[in-house]
Amino acid sequence: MMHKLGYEFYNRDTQIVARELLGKYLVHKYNQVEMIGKIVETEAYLGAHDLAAHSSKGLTDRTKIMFGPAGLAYVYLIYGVHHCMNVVTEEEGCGSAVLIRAIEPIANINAKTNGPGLLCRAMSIDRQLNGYSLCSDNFYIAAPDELSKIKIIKRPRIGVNYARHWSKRLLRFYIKDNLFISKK
DNA sequence: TGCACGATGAAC
DNA sequence: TTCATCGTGCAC
Repeated sequence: MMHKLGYEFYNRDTQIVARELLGKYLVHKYNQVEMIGKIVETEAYLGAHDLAAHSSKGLTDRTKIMFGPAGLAYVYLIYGVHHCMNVVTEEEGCGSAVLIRAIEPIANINAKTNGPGLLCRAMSIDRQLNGYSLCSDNFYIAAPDELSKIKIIKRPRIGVNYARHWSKRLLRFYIKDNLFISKK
């Protein structure tokens, strides 16, 4: 058993959401299959002032979901090849979100999940889910009833070297010693 | 309308 | 280290 996270979970400080998402279960029911993965690695994107965030470009067709209300999924195609999934956080208009970077397979997942593109492929997450509510019946994040105590490691975000000093901020979080993280 | 460039992953 | 591959944002 577990309980679904509501709007109020996401409508909080982005770094807190990024840390508290660790250990939570991402659920996607698709073609009668319920896929479940435990979130083990995240990155915080703080808003329009964060040069590493897509929202730093301002409000555009692509970023409008990021500027939307907390609890929406922001899913985009990267390098023309892979999808990345984010959770929109904080008040509407902030442009802040948390990137899900790795999950640990819990149910009905039979592919690699140690990276943002890999976990989207393994859980059948693509741009069709962009702007979709994470308070939906078939797509949501839930807290397991038994939460294990974890130690959280902080590291710089991956692949954002273009963002100057923002690339040095410790905004990547992962569960210490977990076998499914994308990178130490 | 054209073009440079990714919040990646896999192969070489 | 290179490359696949395409949507986005911005220059022209």
